[in-house]
Amino acid sequence: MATVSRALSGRGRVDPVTRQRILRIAEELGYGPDMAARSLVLRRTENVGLLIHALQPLSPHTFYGEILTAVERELRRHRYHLHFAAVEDEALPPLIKENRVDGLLLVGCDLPATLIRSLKDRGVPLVLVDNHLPGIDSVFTDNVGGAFQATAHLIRLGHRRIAFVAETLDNLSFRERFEGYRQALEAHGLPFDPALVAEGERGFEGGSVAMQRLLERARPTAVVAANDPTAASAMRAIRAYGLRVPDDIAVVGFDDDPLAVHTDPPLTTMRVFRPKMAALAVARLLDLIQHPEQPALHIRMETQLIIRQSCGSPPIPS
Amino acid sequence: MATVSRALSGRGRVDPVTRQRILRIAEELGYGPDMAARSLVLRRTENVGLLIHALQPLSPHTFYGEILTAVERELRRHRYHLHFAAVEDEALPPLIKENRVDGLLLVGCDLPATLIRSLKDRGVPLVLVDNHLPGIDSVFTDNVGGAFQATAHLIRLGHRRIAFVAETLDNLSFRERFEGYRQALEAHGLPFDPALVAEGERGFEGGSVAMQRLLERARPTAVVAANDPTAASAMRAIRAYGLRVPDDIAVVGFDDDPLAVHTDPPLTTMRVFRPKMAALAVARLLDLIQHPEQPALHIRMETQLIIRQSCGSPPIPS
DNA sequence: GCCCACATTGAAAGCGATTGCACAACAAGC
DNA sequence: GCTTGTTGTGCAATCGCTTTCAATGTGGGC
Repeated sequence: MATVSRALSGRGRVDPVTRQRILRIAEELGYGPDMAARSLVLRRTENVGLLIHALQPLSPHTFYGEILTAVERELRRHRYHLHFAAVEDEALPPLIKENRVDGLLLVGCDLPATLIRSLKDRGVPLVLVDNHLPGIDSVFTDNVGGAFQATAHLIRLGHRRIAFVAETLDNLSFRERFEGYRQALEAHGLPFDPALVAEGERGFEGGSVAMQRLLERARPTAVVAANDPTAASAMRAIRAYGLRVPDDIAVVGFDDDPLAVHTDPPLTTMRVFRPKMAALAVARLLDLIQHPEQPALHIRMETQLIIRQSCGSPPIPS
Repeated sequence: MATVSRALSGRGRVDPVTRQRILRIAEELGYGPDMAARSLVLRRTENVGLLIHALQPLSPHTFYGEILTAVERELRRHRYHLHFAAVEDEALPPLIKENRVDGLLLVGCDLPATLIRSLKDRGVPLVLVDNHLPGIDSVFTDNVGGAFQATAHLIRLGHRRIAFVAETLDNLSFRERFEGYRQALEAHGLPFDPALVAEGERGFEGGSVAMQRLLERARPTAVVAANDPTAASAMRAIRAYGLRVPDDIAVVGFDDDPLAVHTDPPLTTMRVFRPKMAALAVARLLDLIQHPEQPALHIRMETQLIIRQSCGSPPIPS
């Protein structure tokens, strides 16, 4: 028994012949050391939990879906396993109370801060993904910079009346994108007009609702949307209003969601490198699991402008 | 210690006063019985694994994403936990070798059959989702019936030259949908013309490629697409060819993917009830975990025609 | 006041792995 | 030939829980 353990784990001395025999038999039987017994004595599970908020509307599914698969792939490379769970409230997740995981990836900026704090206080290794908070490791998108770039792109194309549209501003990422939009206006000497900012509602029609309201009170020549579904939805509203994209109104999205290529016209948008973010977050978490006492790292990742057709021709570089 | 266990689990007799005190303290401490120790003695983990194929192209992300979140929600209701893993080959997943889960949900029709068989032979409780195989429990979409309905809808609208477009036919679901398309033609006395069937390639341009090929050799008045991303992509090709949807060519998709509302025009498609499928699969799996020796059940779920605008006006009921 | 029934709690075994330590077998050094 | 060192293997403790069984405490019936 002891020898089997040593043979399989590679620790301690075992006769090479015995070891080969053990390895072969284990292979035949499809045997692997029972994780319950193993983690009981080793005091680690080699599991990582990925938590998202339960009330995610459908739109970010693709966004978090890509994060999820990338996280799983990275964990698998390191022989770790993934627990996926949604949280509904601030209660300590069973995953933690029952020691089912060695650490957590907290994905999205809508998880309750009190929950995050109590996890931190408990000493659970944590990495925030697509979110950030002082004192806790994080990997997130440069929303301000990305929205700045997107807005600057429109300004470069000659637009002066540029609107900002979001399903809601009750969301850290969207607020940061709004901030980037404002900064870009300011940096280019354009006035900020609150009439050009519109919130809609959550859900796939959110962008439409916001865009309709906007069109009824002001007429922008371009729109920065808080994300791609909002942009797609806003484009429908624009068309329903009898205007054309990009001829009458240019639209730029954010995230480079898979749907961005399927809209008409295909969306110009800011690409977020989700698999890379996932890989960085996993690497950081595994490091924290091994060496818990470290100052927090905040990894901000820039985005990339992807020019498609919803803003008209790119400016001719001169 | 023994009393604490009894108090928390509710089995055995404990003085109500003592029990309340234990419950209160456990609550304060955020204590839960250590899962490793627990599953070591109980010989069950209260974990379920969800396996998908690692090489899923991006398009089905939203599809499986919705299944995933619904599965997690159902499991949580039953105090079970979800392991998510991708498989790359036929090797026995570590999840199983190391007894990390009590049962598996195998999602998608591209998991290797040899793997499925060896899991079954090992006695692992299994439920196939969106796939089916003799002898193994399954919950899946009525692809044949759905495609039949979709095609019949087009026929009812007066179409006679109806094409079938898929990224590939190297996929059980898509082949079944193709079969439904053929059956509908036959049932309505329309000839089957192989020139009206086009395969493209995997990936988001797959439908475009297929549609282009099709347009170069035949001119249908309607298209049944194997899924929504394919339909969206085909619509782009149609427009690029200088034709209009639905005026020149009607298009019907399959799955009612979230992107279906964002295309132009919004897609008429067959809705698949993913959360319900997930709930059924979970219920069945938990039942199998408790009572392993049961004859296999095959649950086929019908789809629903969702009429949007990619097929023109619905026929006026007379 | 004694005995029995019953309610409640504690002691201890065991789940399957890891790992420190002891031991056996054998080789080398003197 | 005996000590010492090296190598490979097994014994046994341990991880935190559940559960069986025994022990203790309590109250009622007679």
